[in-house]
Amino acid sequence: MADGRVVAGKGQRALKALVGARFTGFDRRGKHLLLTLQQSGKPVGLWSHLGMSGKWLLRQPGDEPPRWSRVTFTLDRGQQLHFVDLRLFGRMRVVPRAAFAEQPVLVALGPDPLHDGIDRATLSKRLARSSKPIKPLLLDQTLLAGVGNIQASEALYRAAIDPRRPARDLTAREITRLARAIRASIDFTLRHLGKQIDDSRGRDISYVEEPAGLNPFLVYERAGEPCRRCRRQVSGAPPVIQRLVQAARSTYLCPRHQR
DNA sequence: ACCGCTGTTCTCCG
DNA sequence: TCGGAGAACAGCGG
Repeated sequence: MADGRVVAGKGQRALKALVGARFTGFDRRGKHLLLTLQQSGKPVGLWSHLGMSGKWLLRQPGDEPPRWSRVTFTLDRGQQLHFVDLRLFGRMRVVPRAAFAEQPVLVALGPDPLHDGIDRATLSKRLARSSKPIKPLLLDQTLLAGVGNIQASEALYRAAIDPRRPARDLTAREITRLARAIRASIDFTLRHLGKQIDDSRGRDISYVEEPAGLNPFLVYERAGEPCRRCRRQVSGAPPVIQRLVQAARSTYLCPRHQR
């Protein structure tokens, strides 16, 4: 988290209330960021969601503001903390700190794979109750918090499960594989993007900016490329990654090894 | 220039 | 109830 006091907030009226506040806490549940500031000794909550195109960027004194900056916090050392969001699906709300626990959206979140781990027994019960295809179901934030369109495809690829399978048809063995694959995929993503962000920008990773033109994923946006796993394990021409649409979202899969 | 696509989520129908 | 479509928005690439 940026270490500094807010001396100005621009972009939203409620943020004026944060002038003089100091960032003191940072938490995450799924895709929700829960920031805490201290304002005259009282905690204030700042609830943020990145939507599709949102990101937080820290800029040094004198830097140009990034394109699509929607909210700017000026910190006491002249740094600018920007909430950047091209498509405006992101959200930022000032709420009483204690009210985080009462927000229906937050209360309804399923377990966060990183924060809470994945309870396979609970997951099995939920999956057994649904005839939905497993992939769109994984996007349901009340099932697991934080799994989005990329991780859903990646995890099913790793677990060798066809994204079109009805959730209730998954075996216990497959659910175990899936739970591990979700963790593995998230860990992989953090290692890769985190490392590249770190390497390309130095130590300070209190802002998140992905290097452009970089795709660390196994299947996401790789339609037409050979399946890397089958290429290693199967002789002959490897199958090609396919793209399909489920619930209006792209899914990527290997038609051979995902069953 | 048009069309389809994009890392999300909410609401409205049938 | 559930699932799918459409909406919110703005850009990019073929």
